[in-house]
Amino acid sequence: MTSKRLLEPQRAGDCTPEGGCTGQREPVTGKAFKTNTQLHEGAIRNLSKEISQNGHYHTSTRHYIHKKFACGREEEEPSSGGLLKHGCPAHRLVLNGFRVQDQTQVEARSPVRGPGEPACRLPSPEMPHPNTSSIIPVPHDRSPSGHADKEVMAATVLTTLSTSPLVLNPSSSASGVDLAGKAWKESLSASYSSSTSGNWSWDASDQSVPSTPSPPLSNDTGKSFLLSCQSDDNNEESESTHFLFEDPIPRKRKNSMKVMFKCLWKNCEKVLSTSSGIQRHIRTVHLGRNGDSDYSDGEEDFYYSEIEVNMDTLSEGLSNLTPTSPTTSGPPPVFPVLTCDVSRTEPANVIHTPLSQSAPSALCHIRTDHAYQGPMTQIRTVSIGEKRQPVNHTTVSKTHTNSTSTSKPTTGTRKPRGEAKKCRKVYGMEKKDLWCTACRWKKACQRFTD
DNA sequence: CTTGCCGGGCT
DNA sequence: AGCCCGGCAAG
Repeated sequence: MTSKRLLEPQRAGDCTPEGGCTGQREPVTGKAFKTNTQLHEGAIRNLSKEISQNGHYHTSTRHYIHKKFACGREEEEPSSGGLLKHGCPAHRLVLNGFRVQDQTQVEARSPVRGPGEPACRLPSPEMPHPNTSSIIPVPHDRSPSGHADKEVMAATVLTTLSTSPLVLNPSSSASGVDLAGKAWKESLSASYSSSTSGNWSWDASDQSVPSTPSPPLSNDTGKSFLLSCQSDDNNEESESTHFLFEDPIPRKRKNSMKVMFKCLWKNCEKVLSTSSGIQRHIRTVHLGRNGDSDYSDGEEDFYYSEIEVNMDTLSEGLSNLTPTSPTTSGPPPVFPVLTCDVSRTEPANVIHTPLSQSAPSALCHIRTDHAYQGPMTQIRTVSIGEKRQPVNHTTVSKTHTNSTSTSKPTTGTRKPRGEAKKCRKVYGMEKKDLWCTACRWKKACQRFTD
């Protein structure tokens, strides 16, 4: 069953589209034509002025759209009734005229207006064949090229309907009508994806990352699309849609990881895809060497790092290179750039003062290893310094103050403990009363001085 | 740990 | 100035 139908639709020129099917029939059934006229009119109304001249296109477009729905239904119906096969669209109309109409309406609404709808609907139920006939013209025109036209038209319509995000499509479609399969394929795929998913970001990313994924996609898309059209299965369509969306993304991600080489030179965030490239860059730009010369002492190695880049991110990030590190991602960028960079680059160019040398270098290293510990290290350094000094300070400062006036000697000369026993010893704690005031006050005993 | 006492704070 | 105490250093 399905096979037959499928074949037929193809004949009609992708009868998939309702119109297409109807059109096909027409050839079979001359009647339909006239009767269909009414329907056509309605359709035309919906479509608008252009229809009169390009009626075919419009109809085709509509049909195309209808196809989706019709196709799905058709299949079902055919299963129920073999007769329907031949005139899939027409039959449908007759049998399910209302349904078809409804669908058409739904689809039609975007393209056209209400007025046409009623006319179309009424006729369709009553004159199912006519509808088909209306479509007929399209098939005629099509012939071999007709398919393409239809497709193109469909694409155009879709594009238009979907919105106009892809202005390109319209243009392409317009030109595409004339153009061969390629054009329509492209436009189709583009419009399709855009219309269906409306996932622009995705498309953009694809384009940005022209790598393998996108091409296959377009092809796949086209194929799947065609298949869906031919089969006229809603299911298939949905499936195809899935492929379109699901597949692409995964693929990208799969292939998205790439090794890049990032220049670590201060303020230079150059990222190249090859080590040789980055080395040359460093040699030439930063080391001021002759770029051509292969001579390399390996110094460049210190100025670039190998990074794994998620192409998705990269694509986004590349445009904004500044932030640097979507590529490098999180932590690395910050610490390496700030600390490492300085530490690495400085050594070569900057001479530290004796003091700075010891500490700073250490700091740098530490920082490099533990980005967020930077402050810690500082603290440490400070603390170390403080430790020593403070100790002296307290004593010194005090001493100083005192010393100035009285006594370095004091500090240094703490009165050696007198050998003589003192009040405390003599009287003991119990007889504290007997102690000399000095002793009571914890001062140098005045009673038993040495 | 004990003792002696300096340095300091509080009243 | 007197009183008191924390704390250090010598023993």
